[in-house]
Amino acid sequence: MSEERLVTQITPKSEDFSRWYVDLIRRAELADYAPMKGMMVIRPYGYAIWENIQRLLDKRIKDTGHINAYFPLFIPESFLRKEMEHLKGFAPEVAWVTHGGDDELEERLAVRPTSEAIIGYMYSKWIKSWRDLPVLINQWANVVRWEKVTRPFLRTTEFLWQEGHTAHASFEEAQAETLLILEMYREFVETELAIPVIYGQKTEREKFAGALATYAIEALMSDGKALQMGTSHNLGQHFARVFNIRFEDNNQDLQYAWQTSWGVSTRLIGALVMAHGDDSGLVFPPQVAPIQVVIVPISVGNWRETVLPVATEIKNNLKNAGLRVFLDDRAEYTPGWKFSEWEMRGVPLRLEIGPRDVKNNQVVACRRENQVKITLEITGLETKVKELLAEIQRAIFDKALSFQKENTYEVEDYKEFKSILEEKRGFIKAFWCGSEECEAKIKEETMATIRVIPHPQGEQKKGRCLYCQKPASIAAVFARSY
RNA sequence: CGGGGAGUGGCGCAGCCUGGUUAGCGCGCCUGCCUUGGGAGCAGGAGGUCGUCGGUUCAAAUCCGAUCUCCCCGACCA
Repeated sequence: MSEERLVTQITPKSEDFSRWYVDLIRRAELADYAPMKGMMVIRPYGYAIWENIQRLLDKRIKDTGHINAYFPLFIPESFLRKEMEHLKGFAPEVAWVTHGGDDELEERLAVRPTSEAIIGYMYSKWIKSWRDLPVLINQWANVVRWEKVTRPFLRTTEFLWQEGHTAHASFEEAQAETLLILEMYREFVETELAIPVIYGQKTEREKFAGALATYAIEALMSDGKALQMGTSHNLGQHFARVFNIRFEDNNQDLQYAWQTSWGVSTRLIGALVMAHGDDSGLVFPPQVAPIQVVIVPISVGNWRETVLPVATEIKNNLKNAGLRVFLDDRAEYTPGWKFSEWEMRGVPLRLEIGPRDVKNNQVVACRRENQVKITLEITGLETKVKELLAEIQRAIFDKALSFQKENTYEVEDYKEFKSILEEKRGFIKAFWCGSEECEAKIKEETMATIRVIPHPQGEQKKGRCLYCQKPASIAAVFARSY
């Protein structure tokens, strides 16, 4: 097997990570640039991943008692203005609708950057009694944020996401919901996307505008930078006061509702690319791969008569077994070309079948994540393939987990902290005194931010603040991030 | 939003500095032959208002201005 790179249109990952990322997304046809700044088209191969993410996450959302609904794309300006902290957080990146046809609107409409305001308004109409609680609604939607710096999937002007919005009768319930979702995200991302995450609370500085507390899952990309992959906010009674969401409790006291909101977005697709991809291209975990198994018939001699019927039968059997399978029977490409192409596109398992294999009642299986080839009996192939896919899913996760472990450091010394950031990046655990000033200084001097304060904190060790060296009890995880 | 780089057939680029016939090259695409166990070979062919708008000039891909988009590096964010 040759080690040389076959898909040469893609910049090697080691040479220029950013360029590798963009090249790969375009070559693999996950997405393409639209002619408007910061906007992209999610192409069918990329959208198929989103559909898999939606399917797998939607099940978890519903299994935890939530239900889907859809709220309007436009939000009146006055609604956003009701919550100044929230507005300030989003103001620079709100897109405004000022005209309907040729007529200027009486009141500008915001294209939703997130839906707390409009949902808060609706909840105030729906919630009157403790019997109406909890309200557990999710929506799958697009949102718009006029970002200055954009990158496909990671930060685009418009993106797709799900946003959950719940209302509860007590702080404790809202807090439990916030953490339930955090755990749901963790389990989802690790199980289905095969990306190990760290999780915990965001600092005041990094939290969602208008929230009491923000929790997040964060993952390490293979260039050593961190990516926020999902957030879960305890909104307290903040929005309830602003939008007058009140209920009468069973003591006949009027109370403001306690709310949460939480979301993950199409950014997860970018995370898949950056967490697992290599110089040969994408590596998709079987659980979300658009195509789980590609069958490449070896086109020699009268292969249409000898090989193709067997390949077709295998395809049908795998399909009937519930797998996403594609038979690449195109005559105009050579087998070798197809091998490289499907590797580049991240298909977890390739089955090669030629005349020799047909004769021996076997296929050659090649795993994408480690390029190892093995021979499999055609008899009982469905079971074996399913086992292999499960193994591949595990192997991809394990590889990412070892990478994360190898690139997670614990430091006490600021100099060491800086040199790690310069040389290797990664997650760096260190104590922090809790002052915003130290946090800001560290960011200013090293570009690293506190990604999360792990939650729970584990055994209450104490140390000294990374920056000011005063006694500190908060163990934080720092990283440079996207 | 600052600093830097780029936009030329589908993709990657050359040409621009020093304006002047028909704008080249590689890959891809089309037709045919021959091939096919890791991106095959030969022959023929199609495809371009040089990002857009304006200016200078007898003449603009080339010079000047504006504008749009992308990439990289910094300040703000799923």
